[in-house]
Amino acid sequence: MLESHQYLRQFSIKPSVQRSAVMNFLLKNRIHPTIDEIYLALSPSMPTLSKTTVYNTLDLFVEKGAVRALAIDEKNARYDVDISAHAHFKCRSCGSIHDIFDLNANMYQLPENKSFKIDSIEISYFGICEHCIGN
Amino acid sequence: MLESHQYLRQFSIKPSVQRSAVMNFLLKNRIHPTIDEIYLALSPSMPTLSKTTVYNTLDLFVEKGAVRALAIDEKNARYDVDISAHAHFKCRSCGSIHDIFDLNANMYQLPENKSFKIDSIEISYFGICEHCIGN
DNA sequence: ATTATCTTTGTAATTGTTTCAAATAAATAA
DNA sequence: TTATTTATTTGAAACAATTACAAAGATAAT
Repeated sequence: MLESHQYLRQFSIKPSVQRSAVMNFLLKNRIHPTIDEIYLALSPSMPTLSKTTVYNTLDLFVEKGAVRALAIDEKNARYDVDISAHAHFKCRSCGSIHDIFDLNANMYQLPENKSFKIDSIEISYFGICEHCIGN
Repeated sequence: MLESHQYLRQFSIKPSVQRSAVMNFLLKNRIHPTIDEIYLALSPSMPTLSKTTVYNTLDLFVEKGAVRALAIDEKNARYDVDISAHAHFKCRSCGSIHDIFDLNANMYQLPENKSFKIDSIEISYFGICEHCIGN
């Protein structure tokens, strides 16, 4: 929990109890969680926590560059504390999202383009995960 | 409209009036439209058209492989009749989505992976478009 | 012509997200 | 410290996208 405190400061985010709890969850659970997953996980130990706070908190984290919002899931926003350049895999069957590999300089290189000022890239793979193949 | 008819058959989709109209719109308007955009565009000339039908129709098109659903926009599902391997760009400011370039064999190659059975890839770039820079 | 099947429609329910104003907590000034 | 300002959290309500579902309509098969 103290770690999250420190971690937040690195991104100039004032650490409140709620923010530290959310960041702590993200750091310890690398599952690209939805807002709901975060809320449900923290709610038992923080009964007064509001879902709006979780929304606010993640908006702030994204704005400060501490967390990356993923578009890979059409249903819910997904959040990733790992801000390094890497691709994701989403299972069509169970919906789980996994880190799949680091992007090499080739892929990660943002192309020059006269019509668009490009500032980021998201690479997503889709298919069926090991666990779901076994069923 | 006859073209759409033919086009649908290529994907073994039985062409109804509604399906042909939707496909025709997609073929003539390469804007990666949302359900709502399609509905609003067709509604004037097809007053009885229901939004549920547009949802059903696009689900069917995707299932039959005639259309690709894009995850690039967190708010709404986006649909693309161009099923060739190409990347997209989304403007953070106006939300418009554009084809940006064809994927070369390098990028499009689906990697072998022991944990996941990968069947598709989506590459998305984000930034600001020409038009929005000018404002 | 009758029956069965497929497709469309409209309404209602559900889900994810946003808005907003009041309540609480933290920071600053007197 | 106490008072005052500022930031954060909260819960309720509004909103938007999507899904569920049953009835109506169209198409195909007998």
